[in-house]
Amino acid sequence: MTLRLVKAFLKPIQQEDGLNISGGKRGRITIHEVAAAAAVSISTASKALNDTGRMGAETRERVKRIAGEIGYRPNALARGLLSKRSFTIGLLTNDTYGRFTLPVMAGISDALVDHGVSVFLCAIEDDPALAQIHVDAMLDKQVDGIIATGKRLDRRLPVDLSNLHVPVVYAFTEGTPNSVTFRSDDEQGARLAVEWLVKAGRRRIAHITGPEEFFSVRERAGAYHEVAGHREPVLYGVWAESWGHEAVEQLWKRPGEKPDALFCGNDQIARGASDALRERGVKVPRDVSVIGFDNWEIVAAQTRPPLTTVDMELKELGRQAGLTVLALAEGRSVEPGVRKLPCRLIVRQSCGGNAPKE
Amino acid sequence: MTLRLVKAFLKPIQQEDGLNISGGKRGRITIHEVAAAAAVSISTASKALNDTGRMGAETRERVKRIAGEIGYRPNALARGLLSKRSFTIGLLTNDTYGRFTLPVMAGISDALVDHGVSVFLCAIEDDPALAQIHVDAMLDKQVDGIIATGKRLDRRLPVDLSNLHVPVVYAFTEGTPNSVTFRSDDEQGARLAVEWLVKAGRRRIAHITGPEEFFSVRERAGAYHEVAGHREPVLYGVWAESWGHEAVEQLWKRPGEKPDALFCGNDQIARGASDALRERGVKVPRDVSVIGFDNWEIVAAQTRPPLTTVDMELKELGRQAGLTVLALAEGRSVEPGVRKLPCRLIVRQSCGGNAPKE
DNA sequence: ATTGCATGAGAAAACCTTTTCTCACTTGAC
DNA sequence: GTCAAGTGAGAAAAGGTTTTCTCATGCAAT
Repeated sequence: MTLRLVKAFLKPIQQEDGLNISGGKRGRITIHEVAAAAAVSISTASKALNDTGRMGAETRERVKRIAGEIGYRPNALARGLLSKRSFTIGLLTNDTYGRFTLPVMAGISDALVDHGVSVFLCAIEDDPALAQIHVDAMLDKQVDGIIATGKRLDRRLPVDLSNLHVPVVYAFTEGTPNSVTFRSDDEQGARLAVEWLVKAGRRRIAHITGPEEFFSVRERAGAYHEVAGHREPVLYGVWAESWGHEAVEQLWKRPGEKPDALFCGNDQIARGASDALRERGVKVPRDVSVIGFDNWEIVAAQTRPPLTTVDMELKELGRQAGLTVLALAEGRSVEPGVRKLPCRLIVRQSCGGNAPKE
Repeated sequence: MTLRLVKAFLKPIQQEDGLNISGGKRGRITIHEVAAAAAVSISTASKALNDTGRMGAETRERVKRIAGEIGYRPNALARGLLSKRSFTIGLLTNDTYGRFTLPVMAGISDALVDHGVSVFLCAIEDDPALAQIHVDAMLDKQVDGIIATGKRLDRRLPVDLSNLHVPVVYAFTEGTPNSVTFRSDDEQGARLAVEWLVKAGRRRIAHITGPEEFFSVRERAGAYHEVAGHREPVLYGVWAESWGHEAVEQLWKRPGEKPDALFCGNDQIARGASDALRERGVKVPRDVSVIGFDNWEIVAAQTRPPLTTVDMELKELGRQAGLTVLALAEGRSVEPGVRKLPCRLIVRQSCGGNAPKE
């Protein structure tokens, strides 16, 4: 009794006590206001606005006009409650830097904004508990679907998404057996790079790359071997500039002929390698061509000379993942399986002349 | 008539025609199921789960236990419809790279996940129409508030957020007159850097920075002058490595004594400068100390030697922005105005000995 | 004049929760 | 034995929308 009084007493105080600049939600216009203003029932108003039901053309137009005039916008919560579609999806990622996530996110958003879909971004940093909290929060909010993305093709997110009652699509991360997964075609990308070097007349192409336990490293190395043969060993290391630097030292300290091209596992390695070559007085691209992987602008474009590199088209990947999860949410069926998206070669100056695009 | 028939006929077909792997939403457990399973009314079930109302302790426990067992999770849409709180906020940004947005986002998410709040991320690339679409979509979804963030303190987002009926907080972008804005204290950050150099015994400190029309550039330059005096001119340029490189050329080509320290406007410039120094045979930090700004790991940590730099604590900034928008959404009042958050100096190896933290 | 049937529009249910109100029952005090 | 107060629990309304069902009207055909 006393408690209730206090509570009731407190509320107006709270709202009074400061210049509340929130604006509050009072006065949001509902379909009731539209109906009243147009002198029709809410059913008629709803039908008019949604172009459903039967009614005179004049009535429909009038309702629409009035709704526009008073600035009516339907409440998506109420709508979603009924339709069981929230026009909301969740993007789950463990890529803290955003190196991979941001382009994917941009693609998803780009593809779905026209459909009125908004995206929850949840960054979980390999923390299973945090991931579960985010997933639960998204499910509570009735997301229409979830896209899981990561920074590595051969790793799972630290949370099980396999038995959710909403569709899940995987992008640039390993999915569960019967899921839809989008990934870049690293083999094709590597082939693109090495063939480019071969076509430019390079014969002693070395491959400096990341840790061998990465699936994409092995895939790229495989394609490299197929195209370039086995004349040069693959140098496995870490994903850092310093490794690119060091690898060049190793290669140039070896007796015998030096490589005339370097295909690097990512742009950072390529940048380190380019720096090392410059310090040795080896000219890029005159003496040695360099190709990177990732097209990470901030690295690739700032390298001297700017780096020719393989772009994984992550934005397109995001776009397709977005459309797919939407299709599933709408009940359309989608063939499960892994979809490889082609990479594209971005030609800058580290390989010499802008050789003709075939 | 025919139309309706076709429609009704089509639906089952669509659901049939492929292995629908979406899982669908059928069978989502509601409070009705809980009430039925516990043999109580839904009112009692609701009160039991929310620890409100009056009932026997045994009943309350039983309902809770059963709810847990059958995996009940309340529908946030229904809840939000009633409470007028969606536990959702929107983050609007025009920072495509994510250089600034991602840390801010991480901070927001970090601060709000405990409160059950999820975040819509909307990347608008200085496109007013796109921005409006995203804002409308968020408002339709009844976000509890919006945080606007950008890549520059003295620029507005290309959309007017001043008369929304939800609270708006600005972070790292210019806000409207009576709003709450969070920004880094660039003056203090610059002071931190220059004082550090002075304390290390440097006397000829040059400042290589970005375009003078940036507010933060002027602010940092002001602090630089206050601490270092006017012995050296400020070199304004662009935010690129190449400019750092070129600026060093300019400085070292000048007759007379060379600087013994460089305070750079961002890490990219600092990196370019460091490279130029190394190429000239000038040793960092022995001959010249270098300090950057931003603490962009990918740049700062990969510079040789790793860069001492000023961190704007964007994650903390995001955290505070998140808590603030939440407070406003809850009707608590917040003093409008600009809040400057202190920067922090990240000491790496480009300034010599890890001088004692005072 | 009655039937049949379009037509236009409203009433009501449904979606899932929360909250307020009401009711039946028990208990203790007079 | 009556009354007041307290206790446990359910009924119902509310939130904003969509959809189905129903109803009244008018008109043409019988």
